[in-house]
Parts: sequence; structure tokens; C-alpha cells
Amino acid sequence: MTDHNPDGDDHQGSPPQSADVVQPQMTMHPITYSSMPMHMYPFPPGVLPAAAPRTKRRQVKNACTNCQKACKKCDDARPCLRCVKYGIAEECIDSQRKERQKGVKRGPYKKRDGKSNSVDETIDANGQPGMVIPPAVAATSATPPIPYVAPYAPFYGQYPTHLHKPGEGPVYVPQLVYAPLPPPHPQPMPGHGGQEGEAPGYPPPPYYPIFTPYPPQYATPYMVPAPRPPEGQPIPVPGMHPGHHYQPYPPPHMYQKPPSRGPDMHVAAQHPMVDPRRDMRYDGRMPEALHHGHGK
DNA sequence: GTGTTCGGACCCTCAACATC
DNA sequence: ATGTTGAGGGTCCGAACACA
Repeated sequence: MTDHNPDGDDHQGSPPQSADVVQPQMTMHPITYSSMPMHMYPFPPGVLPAAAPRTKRRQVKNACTNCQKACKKCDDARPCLRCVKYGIAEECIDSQRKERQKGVKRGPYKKRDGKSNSVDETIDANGQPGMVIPPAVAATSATPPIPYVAPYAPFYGQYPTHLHKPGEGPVYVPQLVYAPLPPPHPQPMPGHGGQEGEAPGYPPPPYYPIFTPYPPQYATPYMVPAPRPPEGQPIPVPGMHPGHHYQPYPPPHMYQKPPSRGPDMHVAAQHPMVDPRRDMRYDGRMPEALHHGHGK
């Protein structure tokens, strides 16, 4: 509608692929916030707004036929994560979309009350320009959600915007955001630093996505506030490097196990840093029986 | 406990419409 | 030309169910 996503079809820099296993032709798997419903963003406790507004979920532009049939989350890559997971990568093709019908007459528009819809301004909380409030955010709430409001964020992170168009590079704006969890077993990632064409999607150990979408309750123990930069110093544009934001990794027992339910959750158990509902990983199991015809 | 199905809420796209 | 509106049509969450 009038809303737009603050997070785009972001293609974050990604950890190096491990080509041998699941991704014969690795394409980018936007496993980051693009595949992460915004209501799942990791807020540390105590910082989470009392009544955290439900945030929008992201959708891919075009789901593959398999995901479409199964009504499951797809992603932009082909093969998509889900198809890869179920070993049907070769069947992972874009579904056909109907042509939008034209010539549909519409009645006159209602005027918005109060008229002027000039919402988003690039004025930050200090009254300084530079803090870009994504249109959707600004337009949908009188008080912008936390990630965009505070002059200084409790945590620094990177929030890919949706302001770029296909063909353009993603636009990253330093945002007031909470840092993601680190991987449980940090390992040197060869050539890491966000490589193009990489698939953060299914990193067999030791590779893990930098962004690990976790529900808040599972994402708290090690998140620490990023230090406020010294006076006069610019707010650092955070990289996706855990070292910017985290305390040392906790022992595995400190991880809470996500609620187990459904097949995807099973995968999670093997990859504790993964919220499988948002971000499945290949586990070599057979594909589910894809039901046919949803009749919608 | 794990895997599948699917209703329906949610989201995106984009043509029609409105305003400058 | 540019901005806004809002409906069409797609995505996928999450509850319910089935199965091992």
C-alpha cells in the first residue's frame, strides 16, 4: 500500500561459500533481514519497547514453484534455500505471475485527513540531517520505531534499506539498530568481508551467516551496547563484523533452544544459531511431499 | 517429536487518479 | 511530471493435522 520496506532486497556481504556441498551454483541468498520478518528482529530485553509493534514481514518478489505450492517461504536465489534443503534444487524455478489487469476503473480518492503527507525527513533526533528515516517507517508511525529514533543507538548495526531499485546497489544507511548475534563458533572465514555471490544461506560449518535472525528472547545474552563514539567523532558505520558489537562468544549451553515445532525447527536444533523458520539450512533430508494445487 | 497441509493475514506492485 | 491511492494478486505465517 503506502508502505515500503525499510529493508530491501538486501544483499549483504556474505560469508564464503562452501561450494562442495549444497550449492552447486551459488547465488546470493539474502538470508539477512530480507528474509527475516521485522517482528523478529533481535531486541535485547529491557530495550524492547513495551508494546513492540508488530513489524512487517518481507516477501520475495517471486517465489519458486515449489515454495509457492507449499506456501512456504522462498528466497531470491535459485535454487532457493528450501529447494536445496529438500534436494529439489533442479526443480526450483520461478513461478509464473499473472499479468496485472489493466483498465480497471477506480472511483475518486478519498482525501487523507490533514492533507500533507510529507512524512519522512532526513532529520535525526538531534535535529541534524543525515538520519534517513525510511518512508515506510516514517509513514506508518508518528513515533518511529526504535531502530530509527534514538540519536545514539544502544547498539549499532546495519539496516539495509529498500531504497534501491533492481540493478542498483543496495543502499546501506547507518541505522540505529541492534546488532545481530555472533555465530556460536567463530572461525576465520576465508576472504570474509562480505563477498559477492556468496550464499550465507547454508553455510556448513564452520561458516555461519553474520546476521543471525533470532527472536529477541534468544538473542540477548551477549549483546552489549556499542560504545558511544567520542565527542566529535562520527558514529561508526557498523560493518557486519561481530567484533564490533559483541562480547566473546558464550558457551553453547548458554543458548536457549528455540521452540521446537515443525520440520524447520528440527533443522534449528542442528544449527543453533539459526531460526529455521526464517532461515533454513540444508540438512540433506528428502523433500516433503509437495502438495499440489492450493486452490487460491 | 517430526513432517505436511492450507486458511487467511500480510505484503508488494503498479495503474488509476490527483495535484503541482 | 510527480505524487498518492488502493485494489489485484502473490507470499508465507502459523495453527491444525497426520504420521512415525
